[in-house]
Amino acid sequence: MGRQPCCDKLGVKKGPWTAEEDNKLINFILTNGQCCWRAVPKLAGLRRCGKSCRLRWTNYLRPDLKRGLLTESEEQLVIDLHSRLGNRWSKIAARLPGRTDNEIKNHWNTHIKKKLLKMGIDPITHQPFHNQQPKTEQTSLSQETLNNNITNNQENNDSEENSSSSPPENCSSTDESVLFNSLWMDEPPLIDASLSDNNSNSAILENTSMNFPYPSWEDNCNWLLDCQDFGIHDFGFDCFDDGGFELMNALETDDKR
DNA sequence: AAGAACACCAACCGCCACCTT
DNA sequence: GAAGGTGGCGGTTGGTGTTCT
Repeated sequence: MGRQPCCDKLGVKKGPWTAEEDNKLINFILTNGQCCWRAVPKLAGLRRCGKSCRLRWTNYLRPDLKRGLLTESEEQLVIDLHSRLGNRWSKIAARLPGRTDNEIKNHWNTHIKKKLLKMGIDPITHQPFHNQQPKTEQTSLSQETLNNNITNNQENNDSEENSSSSPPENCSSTDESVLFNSLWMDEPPLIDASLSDNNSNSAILENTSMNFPYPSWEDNCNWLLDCQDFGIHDFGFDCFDDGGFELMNALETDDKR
């Protein structure tokens, strides 16, 4: 016998989440951790599907999320990664701390795609339109080198990225080769494209006493402050490292001013 | 001022791989 | 081994706000 269905289709609410629902979900997860999404709606007193709860948490409520538009450098990183990984947004998001696959996917579809088209670059192949030919016998040296490097690095670093799901093979510059060498070599999250952007992210840089850049939390800092009432570390919240608590303390201090 | 068109993004849907019974 | 549930992923949709005519 299988299991019970993940959610009772009847009586399950859809559509935008209310602040009250958000609070219930946050409180539940902070109290119990991310355990079994199927059970979350019932235990948290939500008339939502577990899947919906998971999505809401991962895409919007997670405290380690950055908010706001992607920076120039993040955008460039997304383009570079997309040229290698294709539409594997979760893989791309894994290399941009604080960003979700949904967010990157949206940004790609609404901003980057148009930008590339405007520049005369095919957002699927990452090739200039005028360079695209049906199938050329010529493969540039740099292309071969790049592919070899990536293959090697994938073997070393990312065994799940197998060839069957390989992305568009259209990187054509040695610059990209260098970039991707570093990407594949540095498997842990790239901390962080935005930090290397000297111009556009001073707000984040202001927080660099922490280990990684936190989002601007103005929108939800109130409940984050409440987090201190729970034993968060006990629930396995990696995002709440010392830096996180530093930030919360800072926020609290600011709040009292 | 009003309606149309466009832009943005949160949320849903359907599929798949893996796991449990 | 089969059946069915779970979690995760990518594609798509629909609501809302903004800009254009």
